Amino acid sequence: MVKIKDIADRCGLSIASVSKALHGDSDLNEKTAEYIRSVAKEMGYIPNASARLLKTKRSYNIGVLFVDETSSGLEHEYFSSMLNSIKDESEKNGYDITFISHHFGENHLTFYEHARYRNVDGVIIASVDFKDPEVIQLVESDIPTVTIDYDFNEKSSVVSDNIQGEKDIVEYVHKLGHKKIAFIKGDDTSVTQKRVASFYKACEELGIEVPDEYVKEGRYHIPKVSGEATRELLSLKNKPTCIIYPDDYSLLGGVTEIEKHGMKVPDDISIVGYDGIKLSRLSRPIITTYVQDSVEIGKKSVQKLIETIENPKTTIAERIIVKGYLQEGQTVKDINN
Amino acid sequence: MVKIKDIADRCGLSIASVSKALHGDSDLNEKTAEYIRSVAKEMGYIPNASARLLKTKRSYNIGVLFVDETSSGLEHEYFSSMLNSIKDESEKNGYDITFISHHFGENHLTFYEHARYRNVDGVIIASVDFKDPEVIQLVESDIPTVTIDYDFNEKSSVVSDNIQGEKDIVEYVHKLGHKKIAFIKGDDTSVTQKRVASFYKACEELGIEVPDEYVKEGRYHIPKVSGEATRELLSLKNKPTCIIYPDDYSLLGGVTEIEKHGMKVPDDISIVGYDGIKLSRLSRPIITTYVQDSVEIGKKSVQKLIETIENPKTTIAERIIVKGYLQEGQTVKDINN
DNA sequence: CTGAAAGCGCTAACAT
DNA sequence: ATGTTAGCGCTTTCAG
Repeated sequence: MVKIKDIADRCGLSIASVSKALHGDSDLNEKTAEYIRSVAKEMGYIPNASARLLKTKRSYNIGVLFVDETSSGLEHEYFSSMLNSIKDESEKNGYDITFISHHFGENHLTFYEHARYRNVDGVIIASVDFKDPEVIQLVESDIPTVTIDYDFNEKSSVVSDNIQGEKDIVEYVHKLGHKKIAFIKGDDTSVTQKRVASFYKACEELGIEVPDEYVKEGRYHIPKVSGEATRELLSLKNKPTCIIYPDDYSLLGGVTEIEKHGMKVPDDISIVGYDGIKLSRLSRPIITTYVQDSVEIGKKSVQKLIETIENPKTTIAERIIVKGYLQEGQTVKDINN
Repeated sequence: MVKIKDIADRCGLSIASVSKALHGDSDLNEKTAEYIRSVAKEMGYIPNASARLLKTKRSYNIGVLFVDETSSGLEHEYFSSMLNSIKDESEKNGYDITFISHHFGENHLTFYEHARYRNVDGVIIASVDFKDPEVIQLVESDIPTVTIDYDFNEKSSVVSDNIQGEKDIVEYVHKLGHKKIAFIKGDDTSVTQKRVASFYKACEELGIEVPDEYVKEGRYHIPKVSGEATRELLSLKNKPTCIIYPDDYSLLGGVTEIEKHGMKVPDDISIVGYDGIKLSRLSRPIITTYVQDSVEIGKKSVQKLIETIENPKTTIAERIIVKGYLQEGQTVKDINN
């Protein structure tokens, strides 16, 4: 590998000058600098990020902490799309990304240790158990972090607007005449709590009563669980006319169950999803859902993180809310009069 | 950050001894080694991968080159699932992964340059344009590579069994009585070429004739394009009884079109997908498709790459074929009398 | 304007 | 069994 020394030798200059030329340092004769750069290019010089890091303490590497639990975090479109956006935005700014994990070879490393080991300049945290002591250790460390869909005190976060989202959904189905609205929750996270609270609040404001049996425990991204909850809802004497699912994917489990009962969507029952995965537009009927702007969320989180990394003193922690929008599909029937 | 020197000072020993203790070097008194390790632990020592790399030339970092073209490579389940598997298997072996790209900050880096810049020990290449000079430069460089679904001479590769897959599909639908089988191609890649060839061959062996108008140009993962091809096929005087799609996702575009024509799957027409995405099992009817074992493909590619990295002399390039299996869904009708 | 030199944290000969 | 030392490739102060 050609290194600075090689260029220096070839040019008959010192490595210091070469280094300066390569960085466009001004206190170097522009002619010489130009010459050095041309030689460097000709020799196929590629800087060594690790060597530079050792000196500068900057890796231009962003850690990404995604859930490992189901070991399939990347397969959820909300996250894979976000990850894609994080990757793009990072690269646009000259950063690479490194996944932070803990099952690292033989020795267990905590998330923080892994981040340190790889010298990441900062970490984006999404889709993890935010109560995990390891996550807390990382957030409270000296490494800049941005969390997604969760707030830590005095730390920046980017959150999808779950309050507004759930509210929009309730208002929409209410507008179409629904007053018996069931709600299937996702796993017990702060996102879910926000959605549940927003659901109740929106109903209350519209004068909709919500019997306890209309609100079911469920899981994100597990169609089977939503299917079971759906079955229970359909077996109620006082059936809901509309069911709100935790996400588009698990909504599909509901559909299967609904059809098993010989019912049709939306004629016999209306359903609403969440996320707005691509499939929601492809499936027949088109799924009515709240589209989360995962691309924007990813992008914003990178921008905020880099801002924090590059201006540690002047950047203030911030809570960035990213709006989504309601996608009016064909799974909610207008039952007015 | 606590470093080796700090531990050495605290123990009153030399940094060499500490380094040795940390690596379990045998020529150190087991007692002292033990002591050093306990102190290291107590002080919260975390090794610095970059410093080590500088000396050892090993980063324990694997580069992953995924397509950037549509900038959504990660959103295809076949790839996101593969990536997840690559990540898991890498971590299990003490490696991290780094995405290789070229739009890197201001200055354009070629894939090879990026790989060098980050000192990756090897690269897994998937879902790219394998004719791209930059990809070729990378493959032909001194950096170990493993390609997925494409073979380079004298380089290891892991390929999904497209020949067998397409053959299985044809034989299956033939068994159910189909003799008028249409085929929508994906983008013109070597994978597609294999599938097309296998399709023709299987048909020939079964005595099935394939009119030219039954074979359509298409694209992977673009439902709309498959929809158009479907429309053309449905407008033929001599309609096919079965259509084979390039993938499950684009098959959905076909379904939309079929329904527009007032036809039903599988009663009026049979369809088959490819990939076996999770949704294929959730959608109604369940999609008949060939399931590619993306998890195994990812895993094998990492294993082969690491083997190549760690035993450069003794590892021989190899072409690993990963089998899939036919998922008998409900989208192909038995039309035997 | 250019160069010498120190040192980032670590490893690995080579001494002792 | 333990320590000394020379770098890995790069940046950066400080001299010249």
